[in-house]
Amino acid sequence: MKGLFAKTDAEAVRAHNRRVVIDHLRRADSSTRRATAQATGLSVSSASAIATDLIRSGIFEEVEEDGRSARRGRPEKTLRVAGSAATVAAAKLAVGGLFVQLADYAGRPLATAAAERPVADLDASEIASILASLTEEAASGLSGETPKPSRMVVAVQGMTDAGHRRILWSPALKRRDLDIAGMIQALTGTEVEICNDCSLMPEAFRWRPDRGGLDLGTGDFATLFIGFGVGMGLRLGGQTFGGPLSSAVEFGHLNHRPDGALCRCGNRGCVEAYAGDYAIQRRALGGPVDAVPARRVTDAEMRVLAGAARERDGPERDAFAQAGLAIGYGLGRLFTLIDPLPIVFTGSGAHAMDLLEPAIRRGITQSAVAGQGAAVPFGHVADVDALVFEAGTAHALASLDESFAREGPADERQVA
Amino acid sequence: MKGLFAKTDAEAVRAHNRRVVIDHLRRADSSTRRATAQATGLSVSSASAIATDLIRSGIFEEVEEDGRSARRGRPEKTLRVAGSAATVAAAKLAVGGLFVQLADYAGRPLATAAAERPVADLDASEIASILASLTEEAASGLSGETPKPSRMVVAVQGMTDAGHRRILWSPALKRRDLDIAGMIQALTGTEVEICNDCSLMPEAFRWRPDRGGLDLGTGDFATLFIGFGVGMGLRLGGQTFGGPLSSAVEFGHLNHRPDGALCRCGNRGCVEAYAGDYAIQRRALGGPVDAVPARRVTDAEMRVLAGAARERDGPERDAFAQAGLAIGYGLGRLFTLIDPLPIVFTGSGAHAMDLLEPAIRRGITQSAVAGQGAAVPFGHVADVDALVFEAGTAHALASLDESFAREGPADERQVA
DNA sequence: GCCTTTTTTCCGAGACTTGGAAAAAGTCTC
DNA sequence: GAGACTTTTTCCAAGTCTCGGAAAAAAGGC
Repeated sequence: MKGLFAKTDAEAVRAHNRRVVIDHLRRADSSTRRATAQATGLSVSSASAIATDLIRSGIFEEVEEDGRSARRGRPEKTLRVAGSAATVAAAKLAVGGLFVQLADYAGRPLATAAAERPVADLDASEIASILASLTEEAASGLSGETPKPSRMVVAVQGMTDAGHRRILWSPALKRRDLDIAGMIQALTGTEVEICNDCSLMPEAFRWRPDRGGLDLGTGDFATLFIGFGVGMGLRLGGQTFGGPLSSAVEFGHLNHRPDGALCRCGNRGCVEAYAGDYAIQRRALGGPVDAVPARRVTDAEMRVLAGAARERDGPERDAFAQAGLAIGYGLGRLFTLIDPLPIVFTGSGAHAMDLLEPAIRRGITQSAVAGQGAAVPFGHVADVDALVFEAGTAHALASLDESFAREGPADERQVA
Repeated sequence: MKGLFAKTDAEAVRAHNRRVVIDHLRRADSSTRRATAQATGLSVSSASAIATDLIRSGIFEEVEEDGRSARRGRPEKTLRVAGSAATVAAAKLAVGGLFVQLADYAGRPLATAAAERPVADLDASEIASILASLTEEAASGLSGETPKPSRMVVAVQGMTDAGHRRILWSPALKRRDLDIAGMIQALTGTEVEICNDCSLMPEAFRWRPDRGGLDLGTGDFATLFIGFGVGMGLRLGGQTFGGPLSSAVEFGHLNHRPDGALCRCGNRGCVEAYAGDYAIQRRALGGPVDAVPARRVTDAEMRVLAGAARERDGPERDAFAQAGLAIGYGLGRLFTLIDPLPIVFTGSGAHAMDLLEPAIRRGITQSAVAGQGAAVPFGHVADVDALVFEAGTAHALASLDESFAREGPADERQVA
């Protein structure tokens, strides 16, 4: 993987240093040639040469600063990532429909389009054509100079293949093993990647680690979605973790209690069977732990349950406490295998953190070695949908950055 | 971490390509300039230049092949890693004593020394001086041309700090937070690294992935030690996984059953509290699950229990089945978070795989998503001690390789 | 209007890799 | 046994990076 087995030559050096420069500008938002040199460790000459070349390629742009610095010396030229360099699409396939959001190369949202409709019966080609036409619909309102999207990232619930091209299985769909990426690529020519929505979420923090009430820096952390299901995204060693097979940290189906409550997945005792919306409702209403409701619990219903739990000590409060404990044990187990990490919560569960947090921390204490990680920082992002689109956009942009980094010098490339 | 934030220059290119060449020779055992070029992707010129330079530095050597190839053309010169380039020490601190094994730069064992004695009351300086004198003792029998050990890796049970310099806590010692590495370094000048023994084990497969009845290739895998405790080593993405804090995958203390059997660590329900030697004995003898024996269970006692379990259906067989189930659930949980991996078993438990394996696979089936990983390949290494020394040696050699890779050209370096 | 300051550009030097030519060191054939 | 043939290794000129320092550029300060 890394490159211990691949040689390095001038081309690799070039690509790497371009990558470093692009990455710096993504983080810094705006910079100058000199500041780039300082931040990357490159000499001023090299940083300047790379920046100038990226400008010639249209990847960076020099912008006029309004508030002129009244400082002495030759005024610096402000560099920015050029929004016009490309367009990317972040798509989402969920139970409620299909959604597309376009963004420019600087990451600014450009347009959205939605098809709110049942999706369970769709096949691969139908999904592909809906996503393709949503993309076209969103693009139709844009200025003629906006390029066509050159990358698309589709966030889905469920499992994808190692190559991020197929949906192996999704709770939103009846069919299995759908080659969505291939279909969309054939229709639009865009490069497409299919990702698990929860695994994707850490990408939203790639260049903006100071969110959700935490500054994650460049360190490891996890995102934890709590809602109809429970899903985790993991960032380890600067990389978003993706197992070769499932490409998902299936935290929701991490076993909590052997022979425990029945989960949607068919197994017994999963975290989700205690902490998913349906599990909380099931317990609050005193239903049997063997019943998995077909119907989806609405956010409104969950708000009612949370309200009741906040008001009085009763089955609702107990249900949230059990949910928190299951999550806490799950985190404790994760911390035992990996190491304690900051956690960013999102999803409907993130709106009930006041009910969940004490039980979560208690669960960690009881399950982690020496209770390590019980005091780990918790962050919180309210709007899951926005987070997923941001994550998809960031992921698509990173993929573009990589291909731009590998490009040859600007004067060698022919204009289209 | 990776190096996305570090620039690349000629020096980095040089170091990287030297690294790649050295790594190739470690894996291939013997090679030629041409074969090196082919294996690494470097041009013949570069591979040859690097190899020649490494020979001049004494890191590689050209050896006379006995069985001359009766092939046409200029005969190839066989390259080998030069054993004489350096000496490394692999040490072990265990309940029963302190042990040191020296090996040459080619990884061939040279000598050993042992101090079988109680260690519980030792402090950092005592441990350091014993290890230093054991090293000297082992080295004393060697030819005068053998260099002094330039790297030492100490494998210990328990937790080490992130910098691999201190023992934060070990079941073998009463004292805590001991700066062993610093002490030894002060005494001998050798660079020292302190590692958790279980975390270290995957290193033994670094250049020899075809062991324990499996060919692990360059893929991910885990080693699982089952004995007085239960410990895991994880190789992910070509790197031995080490959490920044504990530097150990604390598989033995992964919670199996909330409020379950009492573990040595004080928590309830750890895998070890079902699968450790003492837990198996406890259950086989019908003892209470709240009793943690102070005395260590001997291998002979375990063999008796295993014999009884093989002979008849009774509490012994049940104890092994429960142990297997706990391990299986643990693996299922690991596979849910990460992905299914091949497992190499070692330790006394590895001698009872016939008793454990069915329950382990059952546990995986019941706890992993869709039972994924229940058919994962199991390997098996009988001699744990040898494995740990090999792992320590490999780790020390890898560290030397890295520093050799970073060295300048041979003609620039002065001779000592 | 000239000096100072700071950023950017320019240029020669240095360190790699590379491809191809030349050399080396054998076997094979007649 | 000499020359042809093969294959590996070495040598060399060219190419492409980065780097450091000098020069240029573009302001403010006095």
